[in-house]
Amino acid sequence: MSAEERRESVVRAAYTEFARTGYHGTSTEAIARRVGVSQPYLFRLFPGKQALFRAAAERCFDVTLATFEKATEGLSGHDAKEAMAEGYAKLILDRDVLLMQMQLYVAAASAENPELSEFIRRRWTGLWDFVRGRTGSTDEELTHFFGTGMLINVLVSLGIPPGDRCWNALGDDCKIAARELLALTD
Amino acid sequence: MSAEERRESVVRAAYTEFARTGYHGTSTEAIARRVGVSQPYLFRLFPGKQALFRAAAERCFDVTLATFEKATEGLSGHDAKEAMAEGYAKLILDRDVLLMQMQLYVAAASAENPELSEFIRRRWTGLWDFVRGRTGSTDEELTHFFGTGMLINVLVSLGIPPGDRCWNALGDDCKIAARELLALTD
DNA sequence: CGAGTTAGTTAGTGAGTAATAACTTATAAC
DNA sequence: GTTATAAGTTATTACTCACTAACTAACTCG
Repeated sequence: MSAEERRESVVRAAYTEFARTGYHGTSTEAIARRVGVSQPYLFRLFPGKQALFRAAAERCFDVTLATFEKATEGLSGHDAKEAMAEGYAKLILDRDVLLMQMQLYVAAASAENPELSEFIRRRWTGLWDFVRGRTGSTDEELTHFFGTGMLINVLVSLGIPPGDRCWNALGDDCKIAARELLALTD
Repeated sequence: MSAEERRESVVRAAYTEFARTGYHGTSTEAIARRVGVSQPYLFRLFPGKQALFRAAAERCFDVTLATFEKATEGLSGHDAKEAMAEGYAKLILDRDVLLMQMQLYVAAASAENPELSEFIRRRWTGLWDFVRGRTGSTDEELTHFFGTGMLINVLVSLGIPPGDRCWNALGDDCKIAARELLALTD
C-alpha cells in the first residue's frame, strides 16, 4: 500500500478512535491497531499525535460540509433548509461524525493548542456561513437550525434512545435514523 | 480543616479541572495542586479518579438544576420559561458549568463506564422533565429551549466572541453575559 | 545484477500518572 | 502525660504512552 493510501486509512482510524474516546483518551497504539499497522509507523506518516487529531478534525468538518453541499445541490431558500435538516438527520447514522464534533468542541475549549482552537472555530463558523448562504435564513432561523443540530448531537452522545420523549419533536427523519443507529452494533 | 470540608473543596477543584481538560486530560496531580494538598491524599477522600469525576458530574447537574429552580421560584408557564432562559444566560458567567456539561456529554458517549453514562443520561432527562414540569411546554418548545441551550454551550466551548454573528439572535442577556465572560481572565 | 528507495518492523527510552504504603503531626479525651 | 484519632505527608511502584533509533524485506530501475 502506498504511503498516501496508508495515510488515508490512518485518518479514518484516528477519526473513529478520537470520536469515541477523545484526544487524551485515545492512544496512538489504539489507532495503529485499528489500521493494522505498528504504532511507531504512524510517526512516519504524521509528525505527532496532534497532527493525527488535526487531520481527523479536518475530515470531520469536510464530511459535515459535504453532507450539506450534497443535500442542497440545486436548491435554495426554504427548500435548501429542509434538505439540510434531512441531510443532518441522516448524518446520525454515522455516529462517529457527531461524536467527533462534540470532541472538537471540548478540544477547542482546552487552553492547550490555541492554533487548533482557532482552526475549529473558523471551520465551525464556516458551516454557519455556508448554511446562511445557501438558505438565506435570518439570524433567528440559523440559531434555531444550529440549536436543533446541537441538541441532536447531545442526544446521540448521551445515547438517549429514539423512543424517548426528548426525540418527540425532532421529526421522523431523525427518529428513524436514531432507531437504525440503535439497531447497529460495532 | 475537616475531611468533609476538604472533600467539598476537592469537588470544586475537580469540577474546574475536569471541565477544562476532560477526564483523561486531567491528572489527579492537577486537582491536588489546585486544592493545595498532596496528590495521594485525594485517595483518602475519594476511592479513585472515577469517583472524583462522578462527584464533579453530580455537582454540575446540581448547579444547573438549582439555577432553574431558583430562577422559576413562584413562577409557571411562559413566565417560568423566560426566567429559565434568563437564568441559563447568567450561567454562562460560570464558564466551567457549560464546559463541564460538554465534558459529560462526551464522557457519556465513551463505552467505558456504562454506569456513569446511565447516570448522566438520567440526570439530563431529569432536567428535561423539570423544565417541562415547571413550564408546561410542548415538545416543540422544549426542543427549542434545549436546542438553544446546547447551542450556547457550543458557542462558549468554541470561544466564539460575543460580537460574532452566531450570537446575533440569542438575546441581550446572553450577549451581555458573553461579553462579561470574555472580559474575565483566569 | 546491484543500488537505491519505499513501506514497514522490533526494541527501547524518558516522562507522566493513578494508586499504595508507611510515616508524621496536631488535637482532644481521659 | 499518654493514648487514640483525624488530617495530612513523603517515598515508591507498576504501568502507560508518545516518540526515536536502528534494522529489514520487497520492489524498481539502470
